[in-house]
Amino acid sequence: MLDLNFIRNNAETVKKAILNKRENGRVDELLEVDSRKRSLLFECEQKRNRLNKTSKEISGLKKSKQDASELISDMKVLSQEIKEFEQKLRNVDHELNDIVIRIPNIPAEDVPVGLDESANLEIKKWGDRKEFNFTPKPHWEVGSTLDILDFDRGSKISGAGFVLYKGFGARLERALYNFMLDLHTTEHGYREIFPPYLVNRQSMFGTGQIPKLEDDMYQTREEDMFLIPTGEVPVTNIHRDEILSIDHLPICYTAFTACFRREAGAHGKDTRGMTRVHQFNKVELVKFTHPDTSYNELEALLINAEKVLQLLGLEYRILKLCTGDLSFASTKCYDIEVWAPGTKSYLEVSSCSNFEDFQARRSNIRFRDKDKKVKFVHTLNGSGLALPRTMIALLETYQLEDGTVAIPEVLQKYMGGVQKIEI
RNA sequence: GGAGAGGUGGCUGAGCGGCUUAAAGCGGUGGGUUGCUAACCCAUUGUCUCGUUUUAGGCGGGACCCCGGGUUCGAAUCCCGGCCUCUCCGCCA
Repeated sequence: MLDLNFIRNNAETVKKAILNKRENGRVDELLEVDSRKRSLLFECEQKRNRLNKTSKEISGLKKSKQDASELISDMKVLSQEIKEFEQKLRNVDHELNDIVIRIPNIPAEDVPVGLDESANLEIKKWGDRKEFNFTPKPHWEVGSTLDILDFDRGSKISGAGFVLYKGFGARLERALYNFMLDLHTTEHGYREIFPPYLVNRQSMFGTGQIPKLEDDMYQTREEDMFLIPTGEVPVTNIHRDEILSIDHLPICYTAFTACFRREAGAHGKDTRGMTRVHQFNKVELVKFTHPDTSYNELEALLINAEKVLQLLGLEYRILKLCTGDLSFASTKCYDIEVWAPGTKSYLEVSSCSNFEDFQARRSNIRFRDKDKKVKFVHTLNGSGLALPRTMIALLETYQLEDGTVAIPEVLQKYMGGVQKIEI
C-alpha cells in the first residue's frame, strides 16, 4: 500500500497511476475520509488529554482523602463521550483503510505507458531459433508418447488442469528444480528456504494478494488459510513485522514451492497441455533491499533468472511490461518468455518485479538506516523459474524426430547420467 | 482433541488497578579513564500518529506491555473472546 501522506500530497500522480494501470481507486473519497478522520482524531485526543489529566487529579485528591465525587461524575460523562468518538473513529478508520489498501502501486518513471500487453517493450532476445527437419510436436504429444506426462489420469485424480508426471517426467521435474536451486544458492548467493504452502490471511494481505485476488486462491474452510499461489507469499512474509539490520541487506532468498491457482477468470484459456494448470512447481527468488539499491537489484535478479534458460540452451525474450500490464503491487516488471517450438509460442516463465516499499508497508518490514531512522525496505521477486513451462520448452526444443527427447548437458548429472528420454 | 503454564522494549526479566513517564540487567550509541585490549565510570537509548513550527530539529498532545472487545474517573494489571508458544496426555505420517 502507498503512504497515506504521499497520497495526500500527490493525489494527481496517484490518480494518473491508477488510470495507467487500468485499476480502480477512490482517491478523492480517500482524501475526504482522511480529513474527516483527522478532525475526529484531533477532537478525540483533546478529550482524552483532559480525561488523563483529571484522572491524575482524582488520584491526588483520593490520596489526600479529599472528595472527588464531582470530578468523577464529570469524567463519567467525558469517558462515555470518548467511547462514542472512538467508535466513530474506528468506523472512519476502517473506511479509510478499506480504500487505501485497494490503491495500486505507482509505475516507475521508465515504464512505458500502455493499455495492455501489446504495449509491452521487447528489450532483449537470446538464443537462436532452433531448426527442425520435421514438424516439432506440442509437449502433450511428446509427453504422452514417452509416457512421462499423463493428463487423463491427472484429471481423473483431481480434475481438469492437474498433471501427473511419471518416470523420467517426474525425474526431469526434480532434476530441473534441483539444478535451479543449486545454481541460485552456489553461483548467485541466495539462501535456500523451504516454506509452508499454507498461509494465513495476514500473509496474503502482506504481499498484496488480498483483497484483490482472493477469489483466485484455494482457501481452507475451517482455518481461514490459503494455499500459496506463489512462493513469494511465504518467503516475503518471513520478515513481516521485523526491523532488519542494515548490515544484513540485501537479503536474498530462493525457495522451491508448489503453487496453487484456481485460474478462476481463465476458463477456456490454454486448456491443452500444461501451460496453465492449478498446481505447479516454481523456484522463486526474493530480495529485501535498501531503497537506494532496489532497481540495481532488480537488474541483477533478472540476470540470475535468465541464467537458467541460458544454461539450458533455451531461446527466450525479455519484455518490459507497460503500465497496463503491470500487477497491482509492482512498480516495474520484466517478463521472461521462453520459446516453445511445438506450440509455437512464447511462454512466460518469470516475472521479475520491484515493489519498492508497497509490500513492505503492508507487511511492516523495516530496517534501521545509517541515520538511525527506521524505514521500509524494498521487496523484489521473480521466478527462477516456473517449472511446467520450462519443461514444455525443454520437451519441445529437445525432441527428436523419433519421439525421444535429449537431455541438456547441465541436467544430465541430475538425471543419473541419462542423456535421452526414450520410450 | 483433553489438561495445565505463559505471551512485557533489540534481548533477559520485574510489575498484577492510580507511587510506571514500564524497574533492573544485558546489548547499542556518545563521552571519560587507560601504553593497547579488557574492565570500570558518566550520559543516552523504542515505535506509530496528530498538532505546531521548521534549515536540521524542536515543542505540545495521543496511542502502543500478543490481537479484539468490555468493566472503571483511571487498565500492562480485572473480565470475555481469539491467536500464538511451551509442558503433559491422547491420536497420527
